[in-house]
Amino acid sequence: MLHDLLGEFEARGLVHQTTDATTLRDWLAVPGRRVYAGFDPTADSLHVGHLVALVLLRRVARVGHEPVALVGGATGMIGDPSGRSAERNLLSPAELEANIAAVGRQIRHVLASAGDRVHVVNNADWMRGVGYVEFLRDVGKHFPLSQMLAKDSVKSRLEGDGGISYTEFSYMLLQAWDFVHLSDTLDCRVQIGGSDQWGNITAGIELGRRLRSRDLHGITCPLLTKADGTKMGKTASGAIWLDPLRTSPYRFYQYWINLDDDDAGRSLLRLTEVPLDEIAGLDARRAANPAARDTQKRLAEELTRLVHGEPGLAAARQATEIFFGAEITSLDEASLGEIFADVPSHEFPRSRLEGDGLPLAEALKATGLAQSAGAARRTIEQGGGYVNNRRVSDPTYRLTAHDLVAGSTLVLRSGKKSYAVARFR
RNA sequence: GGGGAGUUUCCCGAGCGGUCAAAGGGGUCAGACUGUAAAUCUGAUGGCUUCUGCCUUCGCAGGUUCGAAUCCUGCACUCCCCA
Repeated sequence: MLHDLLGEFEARGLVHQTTDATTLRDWLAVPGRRVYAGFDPTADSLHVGHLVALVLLRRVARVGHEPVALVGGATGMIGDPSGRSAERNLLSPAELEANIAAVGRQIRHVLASAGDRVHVVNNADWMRGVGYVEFLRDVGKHFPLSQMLAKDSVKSRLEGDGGISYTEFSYMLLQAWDFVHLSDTLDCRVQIGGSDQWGNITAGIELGRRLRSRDLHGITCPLLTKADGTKMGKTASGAIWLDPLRTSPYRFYQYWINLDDDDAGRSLLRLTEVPLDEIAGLDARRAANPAARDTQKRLAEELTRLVHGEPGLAAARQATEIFFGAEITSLDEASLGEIFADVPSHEFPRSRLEGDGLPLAEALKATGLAQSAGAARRTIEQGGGYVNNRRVSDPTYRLTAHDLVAGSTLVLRSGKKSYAVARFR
């Protein structure tokens, strides 16, 4: 007997809406079924917001099915109006091409450890040859305008100020055709996506019925939001990306460590493959001893390992130890560079350390840790100035060669967690 | 077209001739507390500085005065009322 995929989704709070649950369950009861989710290549990296869908596909693979990840090379040319209040900017074909390659790599990477039979497809491959007139005849004919206008994604845009272009209005036809095409070629009959995808998914189901008299199914999962109502994976300084060049493993790790208890609990349930009984144990531990933050640690560990691998997790942990640990006394240049990779750095001429040395306040200003020399002085006076994690409370302190930790580098810090690296060459 | 109110430091908002870099609140930054959380409390919050002062700021441009964010004139913009 195959593991009950839908049941698992439900247990983990991943189901928002589904088509008829009984037939859906029956279809999923046979191993080797193909289930798809789409990803728009709007950037050259996925972000935390895409994790739900990625992990859903992993779960699909884990129970013996085959996940199909669709990277929307064609749909990306158009722009999905779902969940958008205004028209998207179109990407150039070259940008799109690069994004598709990068996103495809990420998807394969994340799904790799869940199963061997992973399909990554690009709808540009089957849309390229399709002519406009042909498409209107074969696909467009089956879309009643009344139904198209009734979709939330369209309705909200017509009612709002953003308006909607014919191009974006047509988006659902493409996604609907994708679904039918994947059912033709891969016998893929289930599409999963975020709750904002329901309209697009049902458009595909409808088209499958009209065109092929075929039963297609859909599952949507609730949008993952935080307790304060903001989107998961969004910070004041921007999105948390899966690409280590955009968001370092350390910052990725820290994002999860810093989540509120409730958000962490929910994320553990929805975004990881930690068994349910273990999650129950963590929930109990969290209630009893929230300060230990076992949930956050486990969550950060699981997801950092998933996205950045074992080395990424190790680096994140090492950086965490340094950032929140004791004084830095000696560290080789290489690991220092790695740990502080995403920290701003500034280069000074080596000669600044000679003689009286470089005023700490000036260094704080130069590295961007303080807005002005006056502000830097204030910070130091109030106990927020650190050199190599050692507090310096003398506002006239001057840096000299004695302060270097790794040959030509020293680490500056303002407050609890703002760091900068100063190099002297 | 007529009458009135306003434009202040990141934001809101006091100030109505000197003691004003300008009350108070918000935000931000730092500290304490704590769980790298929330709440709370404390301090700081134009720039430079030889730490003593210097420079710039109160819509814009002029003027009165020993001295103006504060008074006068003109200009720009915003809002309200009447037509």
